[in-house]
Amino acid sequence: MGTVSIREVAARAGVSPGTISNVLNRPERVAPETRERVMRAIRELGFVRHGSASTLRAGHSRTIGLSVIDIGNPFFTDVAAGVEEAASELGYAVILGNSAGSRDKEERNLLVLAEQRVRGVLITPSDEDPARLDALRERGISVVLVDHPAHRPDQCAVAVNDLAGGQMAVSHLLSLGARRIGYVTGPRSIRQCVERGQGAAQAASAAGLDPETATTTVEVPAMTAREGQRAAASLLASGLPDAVFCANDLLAVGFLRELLRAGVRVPRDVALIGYDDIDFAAASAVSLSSVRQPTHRLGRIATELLLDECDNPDTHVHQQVMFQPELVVRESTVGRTQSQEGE
Amino acid sequence: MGTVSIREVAARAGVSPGTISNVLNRPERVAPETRERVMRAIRELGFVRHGSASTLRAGHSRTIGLSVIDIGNPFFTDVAAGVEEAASELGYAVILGNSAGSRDKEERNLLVLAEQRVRGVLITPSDEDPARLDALRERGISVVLVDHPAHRPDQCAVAVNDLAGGQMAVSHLLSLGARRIGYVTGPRSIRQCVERGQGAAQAASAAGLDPETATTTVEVPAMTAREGQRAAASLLASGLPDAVFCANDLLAVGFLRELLRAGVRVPRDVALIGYDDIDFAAASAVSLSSVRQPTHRLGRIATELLLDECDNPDTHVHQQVMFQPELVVRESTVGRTQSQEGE
DNA sequence: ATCGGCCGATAAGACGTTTTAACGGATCGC
DNA sequence: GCGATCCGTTAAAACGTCTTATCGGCCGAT
Repeated sequence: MGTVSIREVAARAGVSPGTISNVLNRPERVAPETRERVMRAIRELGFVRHGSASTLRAGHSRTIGLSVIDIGNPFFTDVAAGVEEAASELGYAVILGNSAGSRDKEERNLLVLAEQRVRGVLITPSDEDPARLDALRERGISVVLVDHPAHRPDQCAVAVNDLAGGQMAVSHLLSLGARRIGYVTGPRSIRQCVERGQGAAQAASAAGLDPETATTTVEVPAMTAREGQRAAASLLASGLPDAVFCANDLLAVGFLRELLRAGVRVPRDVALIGYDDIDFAAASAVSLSSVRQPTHRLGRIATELLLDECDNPDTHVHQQVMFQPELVVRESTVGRTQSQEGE
Repeated sequence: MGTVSIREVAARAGVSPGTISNVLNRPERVAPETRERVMRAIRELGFVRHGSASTLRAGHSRTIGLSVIDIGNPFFTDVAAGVEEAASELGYAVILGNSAGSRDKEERNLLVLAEQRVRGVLITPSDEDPARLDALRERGISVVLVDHPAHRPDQCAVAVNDLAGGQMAVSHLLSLGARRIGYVTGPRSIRQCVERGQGAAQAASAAGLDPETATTTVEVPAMTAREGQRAAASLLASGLPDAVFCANDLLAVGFLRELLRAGVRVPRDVALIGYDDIDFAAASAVSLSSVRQPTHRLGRIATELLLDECDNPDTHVHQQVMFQPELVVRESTVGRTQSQEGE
């Protein structure tokens, strides 16, 4: 009942259905007077275009898909906010999929997106296999990689230089006089973790240290605060380095908590730096130094690239955007006299 | 090119298109042998059902809309994760809308959802005006309110008892011996803030205190860590109460940070409790006591109610589910000898 | 006055699926 | 062995929009 179609609007405005479609899609082709009459009829009847019918006939929709690895991680949340913002401005709807790190779930999500005939997909892939994404492209669904380098040259991708980020973090620690560095990282299957670690090793080499002996790596199965705590406990038992670099802020937050609980002073006894610069990093009791990534922009740019690729397939040039991260220095590495006195 | 239709599958399997549809939608009506042949053809051709065509003909889609106030807030992120999980299990896609607190943006999002002919909408409304939601219902789109009481009896809603939560928090503070309580809250336009404050006042009354004199309320314009810090600074200047209740954990985290920076010991000098029990609450340097809400379940139950309403309109009974929050006691109210010694 | 061109509007078919009614063949009861 | 019944399949008509080709009318140019 609630459904009023283009035909009824046409009847009310005294024109043909085709004209309604023109008003909706190419208003310039219709006489101003007619246009106004149609707009009024639309308003009066409360007409809302049937997106599915439109998609079916036109061959493409006004929706994009967003597939992330962990919607609970503030990093992805910020990216999602940027995506939603940009898409909304351009009149696109965003279909959200959370792969939760599972290859299977990701695959199911991509199937749903294909069924919905989304215009394109933004994805932070959960593994390095490009097969499924290539399959999407063959279906005519554009794909833009988020926080991941392109699999192929004819593809857009938006990422942040994790190698540089790792270098930055460790160079900073070394500049404070640290000589033995701990690196707390997530699973090796996560590309970001590996690259940040490589950057860290390069920074050590550049400072004339042997990465093998100067660095202690602790690998934990998930990038959560809980695992960060566990990593700290293990390092407390085996002997603390001068400074610790955690592969993300959630790890760092947990790590910090365990250190403080054990009476270790940060940064006087151990300097600590995280990665991502999530909001909480600045708010923790000893505020966390971190490596900031332009998360919100990451989502926004990726969306703009995707929609440009969809809307202007001829003029579109594929781009691999690589952002540079930024060092954010706070108390957990340089300390504050005031803060130390307060405790 | 990439698009293969039901017709081609039918040709390959040697049956009519109608049979393909039956295999897809009512497999039990199709002979096992035929079914198997069709399934094989589907696999071999890489057929993917065209959701829009399906929606158009069937009159309903397999998507729901989710409209939240702030996708950056961990509370909503957790809710969204629950929604996505439940929807995904039932084969529904979730279209995400972030109103960012703007009435306007919310309205635009709802229009997009109406165009997409979503089956239903989950929404945490950004204001108290039910008009737009009623308009959706008249269009045949079911609405379930999330973290908000129902506007009308014939509507599902899922909420958490904020009054009880406020009582819990303040009763706990009083049980520790506190007599002067601070309440740090967001804007009065946010229903949750008001109700938690009322619960707090009731707890004070129940303990024989006069809420007017025993309570100091600080209202800040946003529920962020930054504003929490500012609130702490203002209370530090005007004189600290015995204990402070913050309307959410983000406020509490910022508040705590400012106290520690000023050398105030928590909880020895001031006890502090937040609300929501976000992950970070347990991980902050002095772990935060809080009032836990079943966020993930909130999203899940809301989704299940919505889809039940959609799929079984006859047997469905509208429900107003009210969860009870749960007090989580941590160091910021009861302290830990160990923790105090460590500092 | 006639014609070509242009602008604005229309008629009708197509998009891919679902669904209803109808159909043929086999089974069952008698 | 005959009519009734049932099962599995099919043909064809929708769903609401977009689009292509067409048409009518108006203007200016000849």
